[in-house]
Amino acid sequence: MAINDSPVERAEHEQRLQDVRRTMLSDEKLATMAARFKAISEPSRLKILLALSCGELCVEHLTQAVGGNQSAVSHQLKTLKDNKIVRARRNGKQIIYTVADEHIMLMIKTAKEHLDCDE
Amino acid sequence: MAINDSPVERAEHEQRLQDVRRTMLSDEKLATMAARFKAISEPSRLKILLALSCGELCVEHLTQAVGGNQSAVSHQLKTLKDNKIVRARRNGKQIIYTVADEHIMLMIKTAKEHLDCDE
DNA sequence: TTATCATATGAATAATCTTTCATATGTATA
DNA sequence: TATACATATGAAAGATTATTCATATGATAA
Repeated sequence: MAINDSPVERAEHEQRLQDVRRTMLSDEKLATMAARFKAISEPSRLKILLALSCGELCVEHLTQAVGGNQSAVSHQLKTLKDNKIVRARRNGKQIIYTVADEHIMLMIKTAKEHLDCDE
Repeated sequence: MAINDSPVERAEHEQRLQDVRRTMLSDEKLATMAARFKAISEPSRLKILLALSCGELCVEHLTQAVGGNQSAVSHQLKTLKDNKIVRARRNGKQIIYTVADEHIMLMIKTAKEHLDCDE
C-alpha cells in the first residue's frame, strides 16, 4: 500500500478489497471458467464452434466445413465437449454435434460485437 | 461425404456448408477473437478481470487483491490490455485499470451463469 | 536534480498445449 | 459373423506460453 494514502483513501481501499473478496470465485470455479474460455481460445476450435453456430453437424461434415483432418477435429471436439461448449448425440453411425446452450450462443454474439468495435 | 447419402441429404449438406462459409469469419478475425478469449483463459488473468469487474483498481491494489507478484500482474495486465479486455489510465504515479467495456462485462456475467448450470 | 515510488519490460526457464500418426472402438450392413 | 464405416484416443514431437528475476521507465517530491 502506498505509504502516503490518506485515511479516507485507506478506508476506500479496504472497502474495495472486501468487495473483491466477496465477489471472487473459488479457485476451483476460477479454474473451470478459465478452462472453458481456453477451449474456445484456439482458432481451430473457435472455427468449429462458429460452424456449429449455424446448425448441427456430424464430424465428417464439420471436418469438411472447417477444412481439417479427422483426428484433429475429433480431439478439438473432445475439448469443446469436456468444457460444455458443445453437445454430442449419436445418430446411427454418426455423432451429431450442437452448440451446448444459449449462454454459448450469447458469448459468440458478444465476442463478435466486441470485435466489430475495432473497425 | 458418406457414400450412401440420399440426393436430399446431399442438397441439405451443401446448403449447410454454404451457410457456414457465408457466416465464417476471416482467418484474421478468427485469430483476433481467439487471442481475446485466450487472454481471459488463464486463472491468474481471469482473477484480475473478476476483481476489476467490482470497480477500477491500480496495479498495487490489484496485486494485493489477487495475491501475486507485481511483475506477474503487470505482464498479465499487458496481455489483457493488448486484447482490449481492460483499459488503463494514468493518475499521478499510478496506473488505474478498468474493464474495457460492456461486452466484457456481459461475457463475465454469461460465463458465470454458464458455470452455475453445473450445480 | 537526485531520490523514491509505481509500473513496465526483456530474457530465460519451466510448464502446457496442439497436432499428427497409428490404431482402437462402436455401429450398421452384407 | 465378418466387413466397412464413422468417430475416438494414446503417445510423442514440436510449438506456445506463463512466470520469475533483474532492470528500465516515467512521475513525483525533497
